[in-house]
Amino acid sequence: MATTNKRLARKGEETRAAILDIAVRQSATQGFDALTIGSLAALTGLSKSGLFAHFGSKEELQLATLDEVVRRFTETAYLPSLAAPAGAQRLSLLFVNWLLWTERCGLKACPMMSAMSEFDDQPGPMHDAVAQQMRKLDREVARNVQVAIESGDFSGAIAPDQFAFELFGIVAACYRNHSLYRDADSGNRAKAAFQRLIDCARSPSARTA
Amino acid sequence: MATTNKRLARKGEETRAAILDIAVRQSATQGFDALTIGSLAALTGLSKSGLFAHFGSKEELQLATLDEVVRRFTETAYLPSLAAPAGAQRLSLLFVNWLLWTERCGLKACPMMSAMSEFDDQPGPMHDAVAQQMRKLDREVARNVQVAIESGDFSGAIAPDQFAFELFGIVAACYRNHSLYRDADSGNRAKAAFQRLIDCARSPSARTA
DNA sequence: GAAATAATAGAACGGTCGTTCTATTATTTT
DNA sequence: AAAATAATAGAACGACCGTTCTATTATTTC
Repeated sequence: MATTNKRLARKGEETRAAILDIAVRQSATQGFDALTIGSLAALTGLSKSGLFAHFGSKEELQLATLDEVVRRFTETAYLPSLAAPAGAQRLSLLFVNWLLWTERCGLKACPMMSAMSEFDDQPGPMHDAVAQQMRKLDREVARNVQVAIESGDFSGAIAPDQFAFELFGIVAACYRNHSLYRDADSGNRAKAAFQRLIDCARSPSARTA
Repeated sequence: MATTNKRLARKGEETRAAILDIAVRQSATQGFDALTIGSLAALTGLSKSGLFAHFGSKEELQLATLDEVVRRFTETAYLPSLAAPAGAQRLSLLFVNWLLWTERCGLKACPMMSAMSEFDDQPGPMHDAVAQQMRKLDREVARNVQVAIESGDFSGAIAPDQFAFELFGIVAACYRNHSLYRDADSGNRAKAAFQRLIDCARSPSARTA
């Protein structure tokens, strides 16, 4: 039989997708450095060289895994947030999606958080890719803060960049409490912090340095 | 000569200290997994087995390095904060010390942040040790918030645990911007966020979920 | 200074790492 | 179905991993 059920999808692409699915799961809990050719080959049932041929180098494998992570975040968190109108409402939606996306993707931790701490001090393509993606998200946040300010929803007491900075901190703290402390209440803490952030952004009396 | 200049300090302890000094530096930028026997042996000029004998296992080496990291944090950030009276003032001092301690120790990144993301999903002695130390710091923060509330400095609108949660987020965001983005202004962003946190903690109108 | 002990070196171990070959199958195209 | 090509397997490589031995030095104790 020439084709099984999918047209135009060459066999290799399906295999590659299966590899990346496992790689994403692995990266979430073990980090990107644990994406070894051998362990992934064992997990997928492929030979080392068979798996290797799909990427050409470990670095390409890591980059491909990061791409897949970003694709899933975009699909699960970012795109759904566009359902809300730009500004404060979209920020709230993006925030809750950001908190929930790993769970929605069946991941036990956030691969982006792993990637950041693994490559923040490690020059190279992975560092650049991670930084670029996080900056993109920061800009998206800041852009919506700007819209909220212009629409009068926010007072401008908190600058867009400052808001993005603090929002990341809230999410980071949430993932830490969840993973390191196994704190089931971390989501509520994050929501409380976000509420305070929103309140300060609305009120003209809030201070910013 | 029986003793060189230090009494009671056996030679091995000096060597061990020298190893740990390099290990701490290494862990800050490369992470705890990069504390390999071979690389540390090369960096210290010791043989692999010579270095290995000081710890007995890689895990013990990692635990010893973490201990040394905590010792330096305590010495550089925590103890100096005790100069301020317990409560809001001590919190402010602890915060700035927390931001600056790695620089003061000549480190290019925060080993505790590395340790957290490396072991948060990895059961074992390292996970437990990291979690225990971070909890200790969280409790210290919460305790001072409690004092500030009791003294009337804070309104209680932000619960002690919530305050600790958010403070960690601010510091985490600061280290991210510093390392990942090479943002020289990350310290100021963190200070602005902290100021907002303090303001909300003082004001009785601040909300908490 | 001699004896006891601590500190270090060196070689070797089985294992895994990323990577490169050469075959050998599957799949796709013609 | 034949030919062309893509996908995978298998073996081997040098390098490094953590760890365990056995020696051989330094250091400390007496």
